[in-house]
Amino acid sequence: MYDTKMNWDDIKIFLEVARSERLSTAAKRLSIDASTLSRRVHKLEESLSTKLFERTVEGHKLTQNGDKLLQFARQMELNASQAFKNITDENIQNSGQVRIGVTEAFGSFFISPHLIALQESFPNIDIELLHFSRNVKISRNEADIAIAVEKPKNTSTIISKLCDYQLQLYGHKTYLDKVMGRIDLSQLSSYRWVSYVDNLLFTEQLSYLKELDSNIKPHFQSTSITSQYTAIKSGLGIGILPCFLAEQDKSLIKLCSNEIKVIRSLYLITHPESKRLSHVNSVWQYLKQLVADKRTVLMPDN
Amino acid sequence: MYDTKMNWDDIKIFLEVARSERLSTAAKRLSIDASTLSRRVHKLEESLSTKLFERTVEGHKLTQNGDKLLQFARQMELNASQAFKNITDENIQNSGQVRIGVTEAFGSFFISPHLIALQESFPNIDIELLHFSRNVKISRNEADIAIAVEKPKNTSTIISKLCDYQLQLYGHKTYLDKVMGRIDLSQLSSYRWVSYVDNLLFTEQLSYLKELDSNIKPHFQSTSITSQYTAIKSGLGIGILPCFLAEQDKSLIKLCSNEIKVIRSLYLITHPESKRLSHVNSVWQYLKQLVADKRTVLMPDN
DNA sequence: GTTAGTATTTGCAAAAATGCAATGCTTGTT
DNA sequence: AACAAGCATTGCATTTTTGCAAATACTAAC
Repeated sequence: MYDTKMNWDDIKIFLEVARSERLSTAAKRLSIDASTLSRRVHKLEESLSTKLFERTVEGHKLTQNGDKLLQFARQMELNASQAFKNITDENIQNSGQVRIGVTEAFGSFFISPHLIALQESFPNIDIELLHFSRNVKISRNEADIAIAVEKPKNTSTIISKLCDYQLQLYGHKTYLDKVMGRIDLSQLSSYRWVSYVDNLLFTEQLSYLKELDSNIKPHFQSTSITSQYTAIKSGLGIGILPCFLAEQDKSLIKLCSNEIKVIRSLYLITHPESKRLSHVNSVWQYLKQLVADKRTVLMPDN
Repeated sequence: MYDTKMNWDDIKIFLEVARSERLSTAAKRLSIDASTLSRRVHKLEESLSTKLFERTVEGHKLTQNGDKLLQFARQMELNASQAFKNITDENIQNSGQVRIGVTEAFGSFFISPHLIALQESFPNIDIELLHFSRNVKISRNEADIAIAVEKPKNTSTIISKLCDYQLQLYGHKTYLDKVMGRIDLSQLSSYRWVSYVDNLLFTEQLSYLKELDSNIKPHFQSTSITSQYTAIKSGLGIGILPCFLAEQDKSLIKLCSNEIKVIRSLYLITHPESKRLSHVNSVWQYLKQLVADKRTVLMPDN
C-alpha cells in the first residue's frame, strides 16, 4: 500500500510551514519550537525521499513535490476538522457528509433532479454527487455510496441490486425522414449509428451494438452519453439510449421497440465501514425508495 | 478553527485498531507495541474528549463517535496514500485529481457533457464533478475549482469571471394553449409560474421573479432546476430557465424574448494553493476555452 | 567592512514516547 | 476449581523527541 513510516502529524505541521513560508512564524502559530519544526520537516522529507521546500532567503518555498503534498494535506486538514466538528458538536442525529458516486447518465438525468429533494428530507446530511468517468473505487473510499453498472469484483464491499433499467433504440425525425421513416431490422448496419467509443469503455456492459449486429460501424462516437443524446437529437443517426433519459424528450422517437430492447442493471455499492453510519444508510434507503417510486421511468414496459 | 492538539498520526493508528478490532493484531500490523497503541488511542480519545471504542470481550468496537471519526480517517488515509503515490511515482507531468464544484444546472447541462472530452485531453488528470446545493467553500478546500453564480466575499481566493449566461421565459405548448398562446406582459401575475423555493435559495442571484413583478406567486416551486424544467415541460406553467438548458429542448417555447431577459454571470474560483498546480491550472484554462467556444449557447442573443 | 538583525540549524539537558516484562482481567478447558 | 490462553493495561528502563540556548548563515544598513 503506502509507506506507513510517514508520520501524518508531520503533514499537519508541513501545512503550516507551507502557508507561513517561514519556519519561525509557523513555529509561533503551532506553539512549538522552530528547531523542532525544522527537524520534523526534514524528517518528513526523508520519509518521502524528496525535498518539499526550497530554503531561500524569502523563506520556505514549496518545491513541485511540496505543491503536490500540499494539495492532499489540505484535504486531510479538511477531513480532520470535519471529524473534530462532527464529534465535538452536539451529536446531531443523522448528520454528516455522504458522497454518491454515479455514472454520467444516471447521475445527470435520474439522480440530479431528485438530489435536492433528498436534501430536503435530510437537512443535516450534506450530499455530494460525484461524477466519475470510471468505476468508483468504494474500497478506496472515493465515495460513500456508488451506483455502478456492474458488480465490483472486490469482496469487501456491500452490494445490493438497485434496479433494472431499459434501453431502447431512438432517433430523431430529422434523420428518420432521410431513411423513409422506417428501420429495417435486417439491414441494421446500413444506418448511421451513434454510440460509445468502444475502446474507451470502462465496462463491457455498455457495448450494446455488438449484441445487435457486429457489423455496425458507428458514424458518431462519444464517451459521453449526453453528447450521444444531443447527436441523436440533432439527427446525426440512431442510437441506444436509456429510457429514463430519452423518454423525457418527446422529440425522440422510439424505434423497433419490441425487437430491440436492452436491459441493464444498476448496483448500489458501499463499504461496511460506511454502511453502518446512520446518515449513509438513510441515503441508501432513500435511493432504494426512489427507484421503486420511479420504476416506470426506468422500465417503461413493465 | 479546530483543536490542533489532535495528533494526526494517532488517527492513522486509530484506523488500524478500528479495522483489526483487536489492539494486539493492530499492533502487529503496525509493528508497534500494543502498550504504545493502547496509550495512543487513549490519548486520541482525550484530545477529542470522547470515547472512540467500546472495549468489549470481542475486542475494540467503535462507538458512535468512533464511527464518525472512522469516516474521515478513511478519507485522510486515501489522501495520504495519494500524496505518497503522486510524489514517489515518477513525476508524470500534468497528473492528479481535480475536483470541480458546480451548481446543478450548469453542472448537469453544460459541464457534464464536456467532462469526458476534458478527460480525453488530459488523460492523467482525474476529474471529479461535485454537485453542491450550496456555495462550494473553496477556502475550506471542498473543491479545487468552483463555478458559482456570485463572487465569494472571501478574500483569499482567486476569482475570474467565466462567462455571462442568458435566461429567458419558457413555456410548453400544453400550458400556452390554455392561455391562448399569448403572454400579456401587463398581467404577468395572472399566469401559473414555476420557480425556485424562495427561502431556500442560497443566493439572491436566483430570485428572478422579483425583478419581473413582485406580485407573482409561484404555482410550482422546487429547489431543483431540473425539476422546474420538467414541470414547465409538462405544462404546469411558465418559468425562467437558462438558455443553455432550455434551448436544447425544442418542445419549449421562448416567450417575450425581447421583453423578458435575465443575464447572470458565472465565476471561476480557486485557491492560490491550488491554482499553481499545473493540472488544476490546465482544467481552469480548459473551462475558460470551453465557454469561449460555446458562447452562443450561453448567450444566444449575442 | 563592520555591525545589527533575522532566520535556520545544532548541542545538550529535560521531557515524552516507546518497548519489554509483568500484572490483572476474562473466557474456555480439563 | 484450577489452569491455560488471550488480551489490554501498567511499571520501568531505554530511546526518541522536544525546547532552550548557542551557533551559524545570510542580508541590509551604515
